[in-house]
Amino acid sequence: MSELADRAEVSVATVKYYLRAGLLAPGRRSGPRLATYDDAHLRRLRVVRILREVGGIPVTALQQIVEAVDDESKPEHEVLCLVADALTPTLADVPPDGPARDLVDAALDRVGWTAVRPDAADRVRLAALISMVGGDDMLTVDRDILDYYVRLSDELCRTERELIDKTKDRAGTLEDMIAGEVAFGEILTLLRRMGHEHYHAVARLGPGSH
Amino acid sequence: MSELADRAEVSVATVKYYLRAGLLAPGRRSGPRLATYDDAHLRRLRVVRILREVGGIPVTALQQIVEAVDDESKPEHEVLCLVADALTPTLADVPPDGPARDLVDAALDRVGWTAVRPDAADRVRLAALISMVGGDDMLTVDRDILDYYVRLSDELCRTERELIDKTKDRAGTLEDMIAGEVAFGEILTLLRRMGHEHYHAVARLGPGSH
DNA sequence: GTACTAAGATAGTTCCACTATCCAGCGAGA
DNA sequence: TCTCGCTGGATAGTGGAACTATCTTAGTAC
Repeated sequence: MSELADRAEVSVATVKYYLRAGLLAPGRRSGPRLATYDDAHLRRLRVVRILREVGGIPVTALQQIVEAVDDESKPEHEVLCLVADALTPTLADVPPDGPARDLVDAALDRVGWTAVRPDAADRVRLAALISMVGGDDMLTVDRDILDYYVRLSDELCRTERELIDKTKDRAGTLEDMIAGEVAFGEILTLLRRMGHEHYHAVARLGPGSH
Repeated sequence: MSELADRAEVSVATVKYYLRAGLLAPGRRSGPRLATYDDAHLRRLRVVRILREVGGIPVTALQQIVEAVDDESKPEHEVLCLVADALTPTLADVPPDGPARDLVDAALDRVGWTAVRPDAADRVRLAALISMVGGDDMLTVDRDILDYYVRLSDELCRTERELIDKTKDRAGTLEDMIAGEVAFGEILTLLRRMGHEHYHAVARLGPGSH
């Protein structure tokens, strides 16, 4: 176990905690007081670490996720829907409809994302978020702006689908997709922020010095 | 104060807590036991709420942010750099160099983002993140993939710069930019996740039914 | 045979973001 | 005038989350 912890760069106590929480399957017993852990355990532990430390996903959400991934009887797509919902924190006081919700639904219609569940946590949260920021003289999220982000996301998702390594087993592929969802999402966030830093700097210094 | 709390949809106790934490300036005294709050207070409170509930930004980071925003002597760009660093959580055990860091630096060079500070928290975190996910048979983040995300971010940032409402005062503009950083970042995350849900669904059902 | 370590169980710790209680005082309605 | 409720301010308490420390028992390696 200490070797597993070392290789994933987490403490042994944390591994024990994850075992207890069901995030990690128990090791194969190689004696009454000894267990061995294989590559699948290590990979799982690394994925859990990425989701926790990079994505800040709470342990309770990870429990839902591993439960779905480890349930071999669940179709892959159903697992991914459960995962998407678990990754999305719910925003307090969610009105199920309203103008923001209509705005979201219409935008998804226009881009042709017909397969997104009406009750997907992402969809609900997006509507709640838009109605939250849209007050009075705050930020505006109108049809055109939303369309721009939707189109950009569409292009991004089409490209990302090509990057999935399909040579692995079910759990491996699912874990890659989940870790990729979180990790590449964070990469995009960081790059976007750096882009803002850059363009604000060159605007201040004057376009001439660019 | 209760009117302020109602209009921003937070509890009076929370407003008191934010006042104590320095996230909100005290109201103008209209009597020995009475204070009034204006639109700037309301706007600030709404921004704080968005950063907390949507962005999950910790209160300590918000303290750094409002301190910078309220310091009129600080140049706008310096404020935004401080904000960017405050928005970015530090990843434990950060090696200042290594192959991942070189990968990041080279990618930013290629896109021409020369004005991003070498010690920007985003830059450091991105390198740490890449070295974290890149282990063994995990996700690969190579030059080409990174370039793709950088180019997409570049396009996104160029567009987003057009959307800023410059008719407000300093604090208003800064707050818009900060709230926008967080809110539109989250919008992008949600849309991307929905895009994945959609494309995975149509791939399973077969392209014929699309 | 002795020192070290493993696995497991249980309880404790730390941090965070609020939240509840208390206090003293003013202002408005009966 | 007299309460009643509400104000702002201070202080202490709460609940949840994610570990972390301790203890126990028992193999294992030299």
